[in-house]
Amino acid sequence: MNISAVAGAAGLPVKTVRYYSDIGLVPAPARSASGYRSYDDAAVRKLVFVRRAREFGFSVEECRELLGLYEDRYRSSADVKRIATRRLDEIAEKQRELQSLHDELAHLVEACRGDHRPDCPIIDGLGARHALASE
Amino acid sequence: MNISAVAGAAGLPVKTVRYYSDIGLVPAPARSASGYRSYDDAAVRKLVFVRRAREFGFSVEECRELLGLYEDRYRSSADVKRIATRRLDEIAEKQRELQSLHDELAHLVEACRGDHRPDCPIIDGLGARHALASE
DNA sequence: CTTGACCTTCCAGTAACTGGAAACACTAGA
DNA sequence: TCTAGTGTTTCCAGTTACTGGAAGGTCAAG
Repeated sequence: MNISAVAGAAGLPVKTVRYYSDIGLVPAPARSASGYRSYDDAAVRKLVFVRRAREFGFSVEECRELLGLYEDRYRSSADVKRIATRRLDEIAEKQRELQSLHDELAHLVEACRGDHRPDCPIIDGLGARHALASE
Repeated sequence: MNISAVAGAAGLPVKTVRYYSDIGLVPAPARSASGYRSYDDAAVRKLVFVRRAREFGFSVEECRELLGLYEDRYRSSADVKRIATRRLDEIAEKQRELQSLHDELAHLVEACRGDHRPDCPIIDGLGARHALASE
């Protein structure tokens, strides 16, 4: 399979597939006589795996780690669970942050009349918390 | 005020203050005879404003826009509200994404025994969804 | 043989900083 | 006054995970 075929099969842009090979996230593919990259089905499976893991927010380095576990027939499921749980905690933390952000900003937006006049609680609220009170 | 004083007052790293001046997000400060940057209170207020806006997730370019509105005594509050509401929508969207991510990953983690055996629904779930079966 | 799609490498740019090197400036103490 | 130590300057490079584009080689169809 040429690179565009494998990219299509894996649901990734051609550039990204090339990039993943370049950084050694997936093994360097064989080359045709004229230098074209030649991928096999195993490469497609790994690329799909990586795409999915990336969609889940795992970093490329975590993907590398997961891919190692994916390849290892003898790894324990505990190893995988540890990484996934860590990621789950990060997601939960991010959710909490977003929530307080949302609440605070929504509060400011609601307080703003949104008319032609210059008074604006949003601007005031962004600046005032620490040093702006006196302008 | 030298750069470290203003950075301390604004709650930003020195490097970041220099960076914000370099990209023209805040005006280029006056220089001492020996070339040291010399900031005033107005600069501190603007830097605090930017820091807060960044904490709210506004991009640097949005900060530039907000700072323009912040500086403009005659802008309407509607202008500000428009930007803030857009950001609020983005936050809400990000929250929805994170939620489905969380649910899906939590489901996989719960299904995993996390023991010494190699069977792992997380690994299987990451690889299987799209292309391994029939896509 | 030519056209057009596909492939190659390499360089640069994105966002928003951050780290580090080399050199100059300032301040306090001996 | 010299010196040590810290602060500041500029500039370059690296970060993350790609993405866009240029210049040029390859392949299949007509």
